[in-house]
Amino acid sequence: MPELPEVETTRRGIEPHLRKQQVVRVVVRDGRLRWPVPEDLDIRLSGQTIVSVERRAKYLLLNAEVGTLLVHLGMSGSLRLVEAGSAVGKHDHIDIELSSGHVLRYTDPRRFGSMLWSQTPLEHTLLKKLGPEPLSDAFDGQRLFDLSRKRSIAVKPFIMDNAVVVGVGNIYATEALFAAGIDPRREAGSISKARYLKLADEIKRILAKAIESGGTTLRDFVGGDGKPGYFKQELFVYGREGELCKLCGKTLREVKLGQRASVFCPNCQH
DNA sequence: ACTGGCACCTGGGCGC
DNA sequence: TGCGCCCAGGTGCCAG
Repeated sequence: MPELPEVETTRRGIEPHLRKQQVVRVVVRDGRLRWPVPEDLDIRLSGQTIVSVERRAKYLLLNAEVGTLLVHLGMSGSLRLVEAGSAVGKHDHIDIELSSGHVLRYTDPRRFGSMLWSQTPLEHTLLKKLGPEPLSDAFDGQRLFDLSRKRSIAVKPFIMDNAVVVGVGNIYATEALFAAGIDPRREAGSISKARYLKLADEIKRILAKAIESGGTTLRDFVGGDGKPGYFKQELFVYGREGELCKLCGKTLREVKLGQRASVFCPNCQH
């Protein structure tokens, strides 16, 4: 589920419910995530007040008074607030019980996500080498151009590389390349600066729009008010292999790049 | 230093 | 209905 817009939507949804709340208890029903959930998580976090909830790339940072809970949702994870005593589902692995009586519940069928504890989260091995945030000024077409010189990798996996820019997952990489008119198979090093300027603008525009719309697929992460999300109808190419291009009417094609499905229009993208 | 490939894990959808 | 196969929004790690 989660690409950057979904993670940011989650952050915005849970933050008001967590800020200034004290953690009463942490219940780990299944700690077998990508990395084992720390055994002492309950001891570390209980009694502490959550100061803020930030995001770095696709990590959520739940900042407590002393230390930070790092949460990654992987491919299938979600965080939502439920009432204390809510029925526990098969994949509801972790509960963070709050003084408000609400529970922040972590659900993750595939268990590709992670939950880690750090005193210095931005220095953590997993976060330290990350590239700039896509919506910040530190990311632009000049950076894409500079980093891509002499690179033979296809442009699509290049822009999905977290060292280049974070938060560009398969859906938005696919859509941004379509919007910029660039064939995803092109060698990163063979693309002009002008086209990278356009591509960076499209990445920013599409991510911002998706965040504005509440992500592509997330719904009712807080309470029961189902959010429509970034409607599937807004997608031009992702998931539309064999269908017709919305711009030119030609049939969309799919190739594998970096083991990921990559749909593109052979007529609009070069 | 790069690149491509594999791995982690469960569930849903498809064809037979 | 059931079974086997393929696919899935992420990303760290490995060998070449």
